[in-house]
Amino acid sequence: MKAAPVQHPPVIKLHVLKDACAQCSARELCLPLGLSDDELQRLDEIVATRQKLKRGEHLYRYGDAFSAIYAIKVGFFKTDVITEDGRDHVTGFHMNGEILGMDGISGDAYTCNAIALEDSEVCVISFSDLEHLATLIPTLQRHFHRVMSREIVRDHGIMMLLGTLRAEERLVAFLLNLSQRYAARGYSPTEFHLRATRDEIGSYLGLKLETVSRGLSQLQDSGLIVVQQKYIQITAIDGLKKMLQHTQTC
Amino acid sequence: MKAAPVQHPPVIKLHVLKDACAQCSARELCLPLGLSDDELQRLDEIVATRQKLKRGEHLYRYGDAFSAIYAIKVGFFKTDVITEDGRDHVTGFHMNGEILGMDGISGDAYTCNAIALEDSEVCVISFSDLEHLATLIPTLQRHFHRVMSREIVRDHGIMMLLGTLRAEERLVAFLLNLSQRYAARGYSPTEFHLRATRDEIGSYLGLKLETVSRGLSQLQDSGLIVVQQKYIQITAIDGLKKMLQHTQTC
DNA sequence: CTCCGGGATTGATCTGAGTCAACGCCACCG
DNA sequence: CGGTGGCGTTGACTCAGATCAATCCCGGAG
Repeated sequence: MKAAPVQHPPVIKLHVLKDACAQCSARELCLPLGLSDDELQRLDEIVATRQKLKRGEHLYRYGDAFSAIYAIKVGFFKTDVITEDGRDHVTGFHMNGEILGMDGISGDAYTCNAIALEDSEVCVISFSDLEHLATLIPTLQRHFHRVMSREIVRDHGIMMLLGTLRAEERLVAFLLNLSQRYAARGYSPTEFHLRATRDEIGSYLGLKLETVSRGLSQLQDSGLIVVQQKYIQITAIDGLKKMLQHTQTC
Repeated sequence: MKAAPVQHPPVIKLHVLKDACAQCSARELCLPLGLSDDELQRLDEIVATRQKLKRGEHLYRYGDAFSAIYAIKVGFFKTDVITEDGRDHVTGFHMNGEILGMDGISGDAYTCNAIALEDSEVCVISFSDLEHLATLIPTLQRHFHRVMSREIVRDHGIMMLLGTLRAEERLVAFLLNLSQRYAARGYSPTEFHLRATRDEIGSYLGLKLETVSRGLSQLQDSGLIVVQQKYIQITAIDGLKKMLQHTQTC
């Protein structure tokens, strides 16, 4: 046999195999949760492709035809909605193991934009395939419903935050939420980099960027956190939690 | 044959039969949407019971074990969440044809309270039965997913409202939303009774009750609506819509 | 290395909505 | 029929957060 010139060595193929759900670090947070090895493999088969995005790129846009949901493998995303009169509002920040795109199911088109805030990679899950597989694997069906329900509960929490908390409390709730999600992923709950700008955080929390900046500075002055631009260190997590509990004995 | 004394004439039984989904006025807005007659009947079978609630009664409470979702047959509900420190926040108002309780799926317990704001009746749908039936009727599965997704989209809309609109704009958005939902049910889109108090509306919109009251008065002074306590008449629906569009040419 | 630009911080001032308070309306009950 | 209590309206005042503006910081390009 003549040695045929091969430009892309099999290393790449190996890499593709490693992408499988079974090897994914986000497995325990993502759709595969609770599936048997066998079921896991069947789920893996419908994950048509994995997609890499550079920081700043759109995963999908408002109005795009809906056909898939996305599981974040690595990276960090924001979702936002834009009103007719141009104002936009960040509806969420999303990290690995979380599912994006469920807003598109109801109207066969996405209703918000999903934008990578750092270089990211997602698993593209054909929604009709997923629905079909869900009829065959009750565990998967159940878990998918839980994931959607969790999104509803999350949104209620944000509505509560936007409707009843004051500026600094919103910031505290935001930081604690990030902290907890980082912890669930095995990262430090007390030390992390914000991927979002002050403006994006403000939009998410219903505040102006200056208010976000001031709030962080105040928390720092109170000795609860250390802020250096996007770097955050929580030095008194209990202090933060207290701020959300008896926010005024009355 | 002797005439046996019958205390409850068959009229009552007939009434029970009339409760079936096929006869329900909310059919086109509710879970049955898109089902064939045959499928509809199978759905009907899993609707274990229908439940009547007096004004003010809880359909479920935060923390109650989750086992069913509820379709509103007639009536009007609010859902609210309560924080550890006692503050509560109304997360939604719900009318016939809408589904309550999906927040309970993720953690096997409801995460909010659902309270009837007028005498109401709901269909109790066992969730495990529904999931089972959904594996057999793809149309039903699909539709249920749409319903959950719609809830997510709705919540995003409220987050946008709470995060970016000013007080009067929030009120306008609220009124237009009600108007549209009444229209979809064949009621007048321009004339209706608010079932909620100013306080409940305020909680929903992230405003104080005084601000709600003032806002409604102002809209009345501008000639856009007529307010008499809970009675609302929209006299210039286009005017209201304009207020949400170019909210300031800048 | 310096320059450049986007983001972040901080200060001064303004304002929309919250707070406090008085009063009105209406339904329900004795 | 009048009292009572819950809900709604309206006014006066306050304040949290928005707005406007100056400056700073840092990373990337040349």
